[in-house]
This record gives sequence, structure tokens and C-alpha cells, in this order.
Amino acid sequence: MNRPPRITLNDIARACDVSRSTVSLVLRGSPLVHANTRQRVEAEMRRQGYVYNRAAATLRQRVSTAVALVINDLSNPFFADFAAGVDEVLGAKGYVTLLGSSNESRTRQRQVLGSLVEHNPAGIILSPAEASEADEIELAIGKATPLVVFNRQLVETRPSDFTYDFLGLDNRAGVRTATKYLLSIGHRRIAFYGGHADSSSCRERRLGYRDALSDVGLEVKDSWMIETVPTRLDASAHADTLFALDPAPTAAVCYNDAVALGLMLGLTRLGRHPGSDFAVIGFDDIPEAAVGIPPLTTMNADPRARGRQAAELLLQQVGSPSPMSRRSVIVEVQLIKRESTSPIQGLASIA
Amino acid sequence: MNRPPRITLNDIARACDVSRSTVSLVLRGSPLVHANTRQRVEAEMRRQGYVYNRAAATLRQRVSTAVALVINDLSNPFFADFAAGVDEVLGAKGYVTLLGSSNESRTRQRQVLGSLVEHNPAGIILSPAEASEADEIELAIGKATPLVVFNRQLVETRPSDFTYDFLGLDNRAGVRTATKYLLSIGHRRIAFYGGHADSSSCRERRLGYRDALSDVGLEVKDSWMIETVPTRLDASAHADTLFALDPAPTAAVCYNDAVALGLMLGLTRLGRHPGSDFAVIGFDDIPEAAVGIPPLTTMNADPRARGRQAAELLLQQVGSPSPMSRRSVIVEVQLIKRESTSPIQGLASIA
DNA sequence: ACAACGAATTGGATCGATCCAAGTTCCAGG
DNA sequence: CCTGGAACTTGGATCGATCCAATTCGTTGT
Repeated sequence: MNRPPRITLNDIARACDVSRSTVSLVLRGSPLVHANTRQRVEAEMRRQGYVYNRAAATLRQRVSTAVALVINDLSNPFFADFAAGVDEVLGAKGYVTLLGSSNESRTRQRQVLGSLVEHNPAGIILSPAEASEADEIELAIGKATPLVVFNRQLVETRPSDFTYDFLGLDNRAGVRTATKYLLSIGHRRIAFYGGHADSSSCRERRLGYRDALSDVGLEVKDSWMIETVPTRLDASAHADTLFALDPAPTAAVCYNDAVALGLMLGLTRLGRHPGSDFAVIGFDDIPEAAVGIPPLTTMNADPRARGRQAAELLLQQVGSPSPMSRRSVIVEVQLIKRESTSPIQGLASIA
Repeated sequence: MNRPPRITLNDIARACDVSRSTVSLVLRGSPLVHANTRQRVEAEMRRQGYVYNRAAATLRQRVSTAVALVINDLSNPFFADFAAGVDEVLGAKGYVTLLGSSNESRTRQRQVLGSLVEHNPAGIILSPAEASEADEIELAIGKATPLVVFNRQLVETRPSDFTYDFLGLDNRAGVRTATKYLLSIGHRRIAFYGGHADSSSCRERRLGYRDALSDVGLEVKDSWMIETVPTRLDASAHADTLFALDPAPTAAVCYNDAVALGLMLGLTRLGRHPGSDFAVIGFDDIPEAAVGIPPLTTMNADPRARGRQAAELLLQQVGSPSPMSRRSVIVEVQLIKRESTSPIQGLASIA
């Protein structure tokens, strides 16, 4: 196929008998051009089917109207929803989203960032792969591009003037709330179930669990914090470790919903009824939580709203002439009460 | 902040005492440059921290290494997974994904396409908003950019030479398989539950349902095809219409999993046990399906694999010098047997 | 009628890569 | 020693917009 020659600013300018510069001003909605001229030019652009060439503009302006969004796990509905929120705000402001997915691989993340940076994005929103270091991110994107980090703190191995915004969930307070709720309905033997102790979010959540127990003067036993891979499968497989404890717990705060749903499956397999025999509480409020067996009490973080918020944080930085100081926004999460947590009274059958 | 001057090809060329052209050839891995020269240049690029400027390249080459991906509903895990699959393949081939989300709005879809086209993507993958017309899509993107349409056919209101590839699920054969499975385990009074009769996928699925019944010589009654909004909520609300029929059905093929899960909820509320009292089968195999009450038998379409497939279809077009003829790939879906469908023998209690 | 000023318009240089036709180097073979 | 060709290298034009300093046009005030 021989390509039809592309229609450029020059073509429009010639047809309207004005200069390129004027057409360019029209394009950018400058108040300098006369209303009549603007109309003529706009009509001509429609007539010829002119398509703006952003590559040319980006080359000259040195920065594009794209924002890079790098997600550690897109197939997780939590992050997919987050991405939808980001794109919603960016799209409305005339930016496009450059998507990248790291699949929790730091190597892939480096490649993806490297590739996206070549497009001179106006900014970057990054939900980092587990254990990402600030240094490697800085190396990949440089100091100049505004950055919003979501959900996980970057590991800072040395002091640095690398600066970026952080948007995260209040893991600690959230789990503290969850644990307090279990305490409030009478539970005293509460386990913390699932997750890797070396992931930052798990560490934070465990702290919240300790906080709540300490608040009421209960002893925190390390043996009551049970590690699993944070998947439904592995969580389900380790349910019996809870009842190897003596005395056995009557409730568990779970690392997240996947773990909680897995645990409920495991309990069922052990002949226990989650909810009535043993209280379970999750974290995230993924869609499956509402239709679990029974519906899962959990902490809701509204990922879509977080996506919008991240985009807005970034656009504030982009719009600001001088680099802003580092901001850190920690968002409260909400307790969603469902049927997986019944009061201790209903648990009499378990000694 | 005063911007540090950007490092360009010229800087590298000067430092290595070669020409821009040579550096450019190195960049593109041309076999023309001498191995020694290549090494020197590459070392210098690393030393200076050179970042490729894709805007400049795109301007000259008239087409970028980006692919636009427009999704009708990103917060639906089915499409999020699809997007993950697309990005996986594109990323591996050195392309970046330009993400756009239409939220089922044709207006928004037009805006998003318009904005993405300005970046001269090498191709476009579109999961269209409901009832999108081929003409409006052609108008937004032109004939020149390769296009793969996923999941829904575009409405063609007039003959046209607008050409694109289509990748879709075999809705008809899938539902036929589902219905045949219910027949094979003894059900004879089977309803088709949920969805809008005017959506193309619902129409196709209903055809599959008719096929299966006709195959075994059963009469198809229109009153056994029940319309609902394809959401869990509405599906749940209309469960009783099934039992207003006389004789009442013993099983239902559902438009999709959301509807099926809603129906199961509704059945439970009516005091029936889905699975043992009434067989339910879904479509999509969303993650919730596996943890439903009971786990839902459904048709699996492996959205991530479909995403990879769509990306590959597109890249074939991109790589091909002459425009390819229109291809249409219809993918089989797989029956996933779970507990929501028990044989009719177990249903003796229902007359 | 003219200076002064604001509104509107303009042309040339520029961003950083790629294309392409032409040039250089280096050998092997005659 | 010369020729021919392969292996490499090169400079200038080019892609299509924006930036910016300069210019033209139209009014208003005196």
C-alpha cells in the first residue's frame, strides 16, 4: 500500500492562507488568535481530516502528554481497578496512559520503565514490584520525571535526594481496626494468618495486629502469626496449623482477602464452619469477598478512588513549576462487616 | 529547576568520534557497523546515561512502537486479564501499550481513540463498547492503522472496505456445549437465564441454547428465555420468575457468571439449594466462580491467553508489508465442571 | 495626521532521531 | 599496481510541530 501523504499544520495553514504559527496557536487554544481566524482554521482541519502529530510536538516540547503507569500485577482486580481510576482522571485531563506490567519481577520492571521513559512521559505512577529499591528506580527514570509510588514503600538503602510522592494504605491502622473489631465481639484468642513476614505490607499489618492486642493488654505470641504464601491455595493448605496451637484461636485476622478466602476453604475442609465456628477477617475487599462462603468481613481500600487520587497527585506535580517536596498520603481503610465474623458467643462449641 | 541538557545521539557520536548515522545504526542493532565500533559506542552510551528519544524517531519514521489498547471495562477482571495478556506479548516484542478505557461509552471511546491515534500507534486493539459501529471506528482511526477487534463484532451499517481482524469467543458453541452437558446429566426442562436479548453476545448464546435443545428434539419455548440486566443484583432479583413457569425448569444456562452467581443467591433466598436442588451453569469463569456457593460450573475463555493472541494477531499485521485480508478467529471455550450442576437424579424433590 | 499601544500574525530556527545517496577503507584477484 | 567489490561510515535533508522575537494591523488619543 502506498501511504497517502499525511496532512500537516502546513497544509491547513496554506489552505486558510495563514501561517503555521497561527494554526499551531489555534490547536493549543491560545486566546491570541482572532475568533474568525480560529473558526476558519478549525473548519479546514475538520474538512481535511487533520490529525495532530504528537510525536512532533513532544520532540519540540521535550515532554509528552503521556503518563506511564506501571503495575506489579494487572490480573489482580485490586490493581486493575486502580489502573481504571488512574486512566479515568488522566483521560479526562487529556493525558494518555502508557501501561506497563511488571508481574512482580524487578528485572521486568526495570525493562518496562526503561522503555516507557523513552517516550518522555510527563510523569510516572508506579506500583512497585516487591522489594524494589529506590536506587534502581531512580537509575531507570532519572530525577527529573515526577513520580508517584503507590501501595508499597521503596526500599531506601542509602540516604538520597531522590524525591517522589507516596500514596499508600494505612495497613497498620486498618489491621488494628480489624483486630479491635474481633476483640469487640468477644474474641480473645486471635491469630494473624498469612503473608510473608519480609514483605513491607505484611510487616505493617502485623504491627497493627500487635497494636490492637497491646491496647487491651493481651500478650502477643509469635507462634500465633502464621506465614503462608499470600495465595488462596497455600492459605487453604495451612489451615490446620491454627488448631495445632494450644489453646487454639477462635478467630484470625488475615493478611488479605485471598488468604482469608483460602483459610475459609481450609476450615470447611476441616469440618469447621467459617463465621459461626471460627471468625475470619480479610483485607482488600476484592469482589469475591462479598460472595464468599460466608461473605467475608474485610477492610475496603476503594482501589478505583486510589487510582484517581494517584493521578491527581501526579498531575499536581506535573503542573507545578518547581519540584515539590516529597509528599506522603496514607489513606484510611474501611471496615466492611459481613457474615464471616460472628460474636464469640456463637462459638461455644470450640473449647 | 533548570533542566540539565539532554544527551543526544550527537553527544555520543562526538565523544566516540563517529557520525550520528553510525550511532543510530548501533542503536538499531544494524549488522553494518563494525563490532569494535559498536562496543565503543555502546560503552559511551552507558557512560553518559543516554536515553533514546522515541518522539524524534517516531516523527521521522511516521509510526511509533506503541500499540493502543482500548478496553470497554477495565474493572472487569475478564478484560483486565486480557489487557495483562496483551501487554505481556507487546512488552516482550519491544512495544509499549497505550491504554484507554471507554467504560462502555461510545462517546468516550471516540475521544479515547482520537487521543491515542495522535501518537501514531503501530496498531490498535479494541474491545469495543456495546453497539459500536464500524463506521465510527473507521472515522476515528482511519484505514491505515492495523486493527484487531476483540470480543464483540462491530455493527456494520453499510458495505465498506474498512478491514480489520476479529478475535472472539465461540459464544454459540460454548453455550451449546453447556446446554448439552445439562442434557447429558438428565435435565430436560432447561431455562436460558439473563442478559439483554439485543446484545450480540446474548443473541449468539441464545442460539447455542436453541441448537442444543433442537439437537435432541426438544421444543424451545420463548418463555424460558428470561431477560435480566447482566448484573449479579438484577439476576438475583428475578430468580422467582423461573418458578412462575409451569412446569418449572430444573436447570438454567446463564448468560454469564455474574448472572449465574446472582441467580444462585436468589435461589438460596427462595430456600432452594443451587447445585443439589437446581442446576446452574455460567459463562466466563471469573475468579469468583470457583469460590461460589457452590462452586460454579462454567465456560472458560482464558482471557489472558486471548490477550496474548490478540497481540500476536496485531503484530502479524504490523509486520506485514501489504495490508492483510480480514481474518476472523473464533476461539473455543472450555467446560469447567464444578458443583453447581448435579445430575437430575439428585433433584427428585422438584416435581 | 501621527504616535502609541494592544491585538493578531508571522518566519526562521529548533527539537533528535532516521533516510538515503554517496563516500571511504580495505583487501583479494588479475 | 590497479580494479572491483564488500564492509563500513558519513553528511545533509527531513519528519511536523513549537518557540520566540519581530512585524503588521487596527484603534485610540491628542
